[in-house]
Amino acid sequence: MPELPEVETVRRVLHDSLLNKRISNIDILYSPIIENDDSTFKENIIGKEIIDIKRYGKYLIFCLNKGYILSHLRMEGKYYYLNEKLENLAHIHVIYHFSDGTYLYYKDVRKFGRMEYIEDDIYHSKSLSKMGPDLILSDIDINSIYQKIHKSDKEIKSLLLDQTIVAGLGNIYVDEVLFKAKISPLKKGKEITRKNTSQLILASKEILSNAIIHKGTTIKSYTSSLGVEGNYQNFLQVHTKNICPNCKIALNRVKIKGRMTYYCKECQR
DNA sequence: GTTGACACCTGGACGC
DNA sequence: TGCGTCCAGGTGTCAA
Repeated sequence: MPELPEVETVRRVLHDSLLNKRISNIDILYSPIIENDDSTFKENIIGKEIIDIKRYGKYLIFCLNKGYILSHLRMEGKYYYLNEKLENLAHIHVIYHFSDGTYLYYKDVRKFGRMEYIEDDIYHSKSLSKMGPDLILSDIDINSIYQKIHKSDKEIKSLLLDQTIVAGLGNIYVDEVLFKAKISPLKKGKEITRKNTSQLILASKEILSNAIIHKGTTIKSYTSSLGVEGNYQNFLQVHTKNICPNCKIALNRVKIKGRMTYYCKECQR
C-alpha cells in the first residue's frame, strides 16, 4: 500500500514524464473514484496543462495552469504513462489523453483511490486542511505533536496512523518507526513523553528518507509507475518478520485499530 | 471533542 | 476441482 516514500517515488516518475503535457481528453470508467461529478471534473481539466506535480503526505497534487487534481492512491492505486493505447483495461478506471498522443492510465484493483479537481487554495481544501505536518516537507513542531499525542488515551500506533497528527505514515512504516524508537505500539498516547515524541519524529524522518532513496517498499501490490519497483522491503526490520533482528526472540503480532502490527516485546517498551 | 464500528472493494489464501 | 469464507488496509462517515 503506498505510503509517503512510495507516493514520492510515483511523484518523481510522473514529474519526469508529464511536465508541460496538455490534457486533451479524459475517460472516466468508474465514477466513484472521482469526488466531483464527472462533467465538472472533465470540464475543468480538459485543455489544461500540467505545470508541476507535488506531494503532501500520501496525496499527489497535479498542478495545472489553472486548478489542481488531488489524487490519493489509497491501497492499490497505480499510474501508468504510456505512448500507446492499452488493450487490456481491466481495473483501469481513469484515462488521461494528452495532446501529444500519450496516455496516463489510473489502475486500482480495489477501487479505493480517489481523485478530485480543486479550483484554488489546495492546502485549505477539505482533504488537505486537516492534515498534520508532512514528515519530510514540513518543519516539525515537536511540542505541538506532543500535545496532540499526550492528550489521547489511544495506542501510539493508532495515533501515528492518524494523518491529522503527522502526514505520511502507514501501517508498514509505523511498525518500523516504533521499532527504531524502541517504543511499544501498545503504549498509550498519554504515556508518551516529549523525549519519546522527539525520538519518534527523528526515526520517522530517517526511515522515510531512507525508503525514498530505495524507491519505497514493494509488498504484493505496489509498483510506482512504468514498472519501477522499490526495494526497501529488504531493509524492513519487523514488519512481516518473525524474529527480532536485535535480540533474536520471536516478534509479537497483534491487531491495533484493525491493522496487523509487528513488534518486539523486549526491545520496545 | 473523542472514540470505535463500519463501509468501501477485490484477489488471494485457506478450509471443506 | 469448486465453492464459500475470511483477510488485507487508508480514509470518511456516523453513532455513542
